Amino acid sequence: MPEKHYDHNHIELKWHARWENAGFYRAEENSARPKFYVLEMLPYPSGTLHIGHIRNYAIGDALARYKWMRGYNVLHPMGWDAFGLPAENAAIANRTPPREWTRQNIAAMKKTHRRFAFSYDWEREVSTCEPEYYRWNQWFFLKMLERGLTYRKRALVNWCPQCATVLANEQVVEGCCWRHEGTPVEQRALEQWFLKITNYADQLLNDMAGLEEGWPERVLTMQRNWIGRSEGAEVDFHLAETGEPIRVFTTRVDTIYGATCVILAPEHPLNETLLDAAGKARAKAMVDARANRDPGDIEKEGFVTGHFAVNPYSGERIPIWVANFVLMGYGTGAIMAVPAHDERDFEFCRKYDITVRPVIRPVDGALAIEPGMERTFTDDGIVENSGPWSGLPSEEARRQMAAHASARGFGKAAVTYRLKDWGISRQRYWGTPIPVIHCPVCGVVPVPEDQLPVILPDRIEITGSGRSPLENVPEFVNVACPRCGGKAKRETDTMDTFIDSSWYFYRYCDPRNGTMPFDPAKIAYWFEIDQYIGGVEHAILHLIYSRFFTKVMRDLGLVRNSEPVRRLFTQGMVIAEGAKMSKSKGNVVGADPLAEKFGADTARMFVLFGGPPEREVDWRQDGAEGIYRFLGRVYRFVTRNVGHAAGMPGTADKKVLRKLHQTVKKITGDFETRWHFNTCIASIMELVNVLYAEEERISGVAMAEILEKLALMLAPFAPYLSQEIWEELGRDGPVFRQSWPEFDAELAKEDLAEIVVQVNGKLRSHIHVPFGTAPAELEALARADGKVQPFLAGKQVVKVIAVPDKLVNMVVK
RNA sequence: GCCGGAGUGGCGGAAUUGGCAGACGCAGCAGACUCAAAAUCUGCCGGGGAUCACUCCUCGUGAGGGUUCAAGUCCCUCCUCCGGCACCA
Repeated sequence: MPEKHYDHNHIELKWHARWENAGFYRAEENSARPKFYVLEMLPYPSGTLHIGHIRNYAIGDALARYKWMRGYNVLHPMGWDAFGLPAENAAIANRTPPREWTRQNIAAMKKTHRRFAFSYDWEREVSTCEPEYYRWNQWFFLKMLERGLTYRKRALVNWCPQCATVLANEQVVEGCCWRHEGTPVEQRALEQWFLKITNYADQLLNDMAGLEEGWPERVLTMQRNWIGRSEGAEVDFHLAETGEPIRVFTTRVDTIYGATCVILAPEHPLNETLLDAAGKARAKAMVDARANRDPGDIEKEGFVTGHFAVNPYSGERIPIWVANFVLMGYGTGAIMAVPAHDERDFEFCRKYDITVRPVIRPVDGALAIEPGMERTFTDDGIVENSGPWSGLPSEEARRQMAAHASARGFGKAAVTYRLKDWGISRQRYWGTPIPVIHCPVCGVVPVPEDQLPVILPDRIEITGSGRSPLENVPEFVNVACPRCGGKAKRETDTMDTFIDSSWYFYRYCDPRNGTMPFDPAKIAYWFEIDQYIGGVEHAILHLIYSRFFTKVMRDLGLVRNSEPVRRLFTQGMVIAEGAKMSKSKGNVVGADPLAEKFGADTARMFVLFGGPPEREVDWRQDGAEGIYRFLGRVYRFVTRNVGHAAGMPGTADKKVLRKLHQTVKKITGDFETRWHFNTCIASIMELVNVLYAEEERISGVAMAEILEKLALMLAPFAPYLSQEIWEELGRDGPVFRQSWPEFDAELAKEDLAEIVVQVNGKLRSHIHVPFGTAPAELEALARADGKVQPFLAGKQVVKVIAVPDKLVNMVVK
């Protein structure tokens, strides 16, 4: 048959039209086949997909298609993280209502998704800004309220003047807003809603042991640091004048005889009574100075209060200071300073000439000399000059001293976390309304379940003034109290959008359920997620919140699994022609123009070929052209060989079939283990290079097998071309519903083993021998080899290493 | 400062378990086809050297040391880049 020119638009648009409503990718509810749940992180509907999205989805899609061909019942859904600030900003900028703006964007992006033929079950599509979805955010909120996991408190919060909203601690990066680099975060006091994620701190930490198999170590480390569990003791010092306790947290009670002052955070409540007006002013100045600064840059400063504290162990009176490096937000907001055994305390005390008193000596050394001590000793050692505990090793001392405090009632062993409760209140319009009502008589009253969802009103004025725009909607705000029936007001805060993404993957399993967030039986079938794929930027926030939600849902009896995600894969970024893509640089590589210019198959294959999936990939125009050439090469080969004459000699059959089976073997192995799709595609290229070289010497029978398997192997990477080839071969049905090609391990094997011959570790020759040839024979053949002998002449062979099927190395003198 | 990850041709990368460094692609060079160009096909393509030539020698994976018959791969010291954390008591 004459070869055909590869016209990507012709081929892709043809199949696109045929596939449009075919529903090929529907997951089955009751299937005898094993299930596989593969998920890519859902996008924010910004309006366009770029090459970075394509990479994320191409990885997931390759896996989904492979699993399909392997006979799995695959769940591969997609949805929209549809609440968020950009919709409000767009509303302010061009007066498009957020809902309309969002829906338009979703429509545009979905079109691109379909153009790329990602294998999603669109019947399960979820959009988080629709009441059918967010009512369950409200429902979960109320369930947590019932269980005491939701609470309200007045708190100093991070306020970004650009966003005009509150930020979670996690959204503050080096004192600035995570979305607006260089915009310092301000501190404001507001009544906020919180979720008690700290109740689950230990579970979140301990359950990570079960994730080590399937999650990147890096992500687990980041989560461990984020939770920041720290074991130690809480101990009360006492105000000398009144005996009032000042509680401190320390991980080193064993050093307490070396405490030479107590230091309070500038915000510490005790300052109200301890400090005079001038002192309070200094403390306040410290708080303000600290608010926006990189903590590492701030020099330690402090001042004496003039008051004294009593050490509960030694009875010693030590001065009380206030200093900027003590944080109110961690531990108890007060510390004991032990300069001899803590870097920070040392730096501070040296600056202010506070006594440095060593009380720990190295296990094999002497106690440092008190006045001239030059460095801190922060390791564990032997406790000295510490009353009854002298002579104990640090660890033992800590245990006994904590027990002592507990017995005497002035302290206890304690654990502190860096993790804070999750502040979910946002003073914003475009989010899930928090379902409570403020009644002047009854107080805070939850919206009864049967009144959910609390609908976000559509026609409102968005000004970006800072307060929630919902406050200006009387028909939303003014309600009757569900408890007493009197006049009351609705809560106008909306929820952090991380709530939406904390459980969306459960909703995919039962997306249209109107009476429950989902049917637990369906979750029991589909969960855990077998493979989750997304950017590493979500390593902490999204993935910790999701894990937290899962544990709460488990405790509510909704799910049986304690973790949502069995395996996590974090793919690398895509950069463009060597530079990070950004709107401001105008170098964002959009998906739509790519499809038009090169086709979806080329774009997908390029991002898979550019490097291993966990690493960064550089989008390069000429690189994409290379992939395009390759696809054309495949297509031309197939089309001119479809009716391959039966009379061809077939002298190259053995060689070519061997290469074919080696290729199938290699790709199969990669899908099952390490996902190096770049080398998978390289191996298909190698195969095609061999096919071009041997084209005239391939029999009709061999050619038929080659073309079929080539089509099947390409299916996960280039679905359009693969389907087109399938049709050229005269075959019916979707190619990705065929079985993944088998390989014959015997056929894939070479006839002879190639043995590397080295002399003193340097390559000198190759010999070919049957597999399994014994070492002694290998040595004999190697010694006899013509290329090797010059290197042996006049030398003495002192040692021979012969590894069957691999190499012979002769060591000579 | 602490914890990760990375460093290989002009470029992206390959080498899966310590065993032939540079697969595959891009760029480049040369040839074929063409009136010409594009497209396509073929060959060459780390540095230095030897050879009419088939080829051969030698150096070479950020730097320096080490282990080993053998190191891109393992160990130690250091440099650079990227990511995370960073007064967390």
